[in-house]
Amino acid sequence: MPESHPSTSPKSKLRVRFAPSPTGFLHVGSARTFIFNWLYARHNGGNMILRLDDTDVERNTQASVDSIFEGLKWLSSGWDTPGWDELYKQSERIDLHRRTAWTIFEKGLAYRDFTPAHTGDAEKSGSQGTWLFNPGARELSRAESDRRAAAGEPFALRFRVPREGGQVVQFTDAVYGEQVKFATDIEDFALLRSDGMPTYHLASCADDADLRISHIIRGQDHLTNTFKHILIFEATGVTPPQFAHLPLLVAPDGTKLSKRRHGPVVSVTTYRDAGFLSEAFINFLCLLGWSPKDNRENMSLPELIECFSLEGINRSNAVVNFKESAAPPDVVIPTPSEAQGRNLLLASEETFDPKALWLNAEHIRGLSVEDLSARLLPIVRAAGFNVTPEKMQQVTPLIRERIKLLRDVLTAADFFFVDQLPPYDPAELIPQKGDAAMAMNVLTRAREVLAKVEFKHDPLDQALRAAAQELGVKAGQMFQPIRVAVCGRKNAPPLFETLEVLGRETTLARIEQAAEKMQWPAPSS
RNA sequence: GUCCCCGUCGUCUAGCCUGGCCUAGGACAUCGCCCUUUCACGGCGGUAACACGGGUUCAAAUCCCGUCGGGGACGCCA
Repeated sequence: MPESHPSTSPKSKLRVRFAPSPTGFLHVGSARTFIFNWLYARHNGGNMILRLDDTDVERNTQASVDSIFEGLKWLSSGWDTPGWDELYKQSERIDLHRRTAWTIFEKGLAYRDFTPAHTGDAEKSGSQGTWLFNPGARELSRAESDRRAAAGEPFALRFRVPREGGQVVQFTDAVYGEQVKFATDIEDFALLRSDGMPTYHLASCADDADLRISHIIRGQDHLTNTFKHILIFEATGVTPPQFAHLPLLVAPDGTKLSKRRHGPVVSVTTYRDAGFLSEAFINFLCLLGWSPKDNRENMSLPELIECFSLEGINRSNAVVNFKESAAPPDVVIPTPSEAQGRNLLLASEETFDPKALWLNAEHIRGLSVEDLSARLLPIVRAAGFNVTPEKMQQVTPLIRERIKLLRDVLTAADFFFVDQLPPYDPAELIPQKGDAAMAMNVLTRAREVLAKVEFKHDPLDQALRAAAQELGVKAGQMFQPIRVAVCGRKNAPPLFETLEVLGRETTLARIEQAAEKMQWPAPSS
């Protein structure tokens, strides 16, 4: 553990923060950052601060704020401690940011730049060149600067990055180690925009200092920004916090996950709606870029809190192995609410990282029947089935080993819930190495047997096996026609348990229908 | 373009700091076999990786240099 930092002394509690900007839905990369921060705080008995970095009025939306809270709420739904201990909005702290900026200015470490802002954002891509500062603005005398400001000329406030003497900016990252950069490679970044609003760098550092954040755990895309942040902290006389940068989560194409390019698969709510258990999703995310180093993979939240440490974090980017084809590449998902409607359509099992699916299935199998049943019930009901909790509890053990996503209950157990089986091909009723006559015999005999036998696993087992013997067919040949008759398909849970749950009445009715189907096959087929 | 970061099976990773125990371990996926009334679960086994090239060393996945490849940051966005 990297220690000896002032803010980690026993006196002051460890404080971390998660600071999303509400410009879109909560995506999986942000979710992982949130989880790592939370885990680190809980592991060390520290506090977690949630701060909405909403200084970009142009791009912030309430829908986005709602979506982020929705995602965080789901992630933390099973936790016995809150997802955060304190909550702030940057937009309410702008006075502090401005004061900080002017303090830096008064020290001569920032200057006014009256150069008009670049119009349009066309030049943001690639062809940037190496702009470092506008000499005329940087060298403007204080008197001249004051005069023009007093005259009402708009300006941005820029940090005066030291440009002489081969000065170096450095810090130690808990993940990436010693980081050093020549100040001459850092541009004179803006602190205040010409409308007086703070920039991200300024607001973030001013708040981190004010909120006494001890550790900043965030994505590696901020690694090079950190040099600027060190400069700000030093200019305001604050000891910088400890930094830990996380390797990026990338798409199978190797690029940074993006809402716009990769669509709903990167949205947290897509996983929720598809039937992921939040604890399984968290488990999956933790394994991306972090390892307990003891080959454990299926881990509960308490276990994760127990062994989480910054030392276990990797330095190389991790691929979230979802299927690229999920969304047409040129389709833009404009708003969270609009994306919402498409999630269910786009998110099939094929969409997700197979390991996430496996972990989810593992966690599902680890749930008690009561717990799993309670989670399944609302899904089944939302799909329009009128099912009692008692019935759900009976069905749950039969499908627990057979579903990977909670929503799979709808396809795995549908025949327990419907009154009328959907149409199926009567040919399915014919057993392996058998013919229609055999199927007919089996169904006829089954009807007789099942009319009398007690509907419990063992009696059903004995009676049906005995019947198979009498008919001179194999057990499997006996069971398949019955299975298809009652389930409407070949792949289904074990037969005796299934019949027990279905009950005599439904079973006999469906066998009756199957027999009719065999006699008068549907005209269309 | 400039600066920064990264590079172990298809994917997530262990091992790297403190060279030898590495004929490189685990997991997912995949293939095969077993269990079995179907499916699934479970069990067993197979295929599969140290980016490349130079050093240093008795010995290199591990240390050094270079090359190549990938990613990120460079905005009055965050």
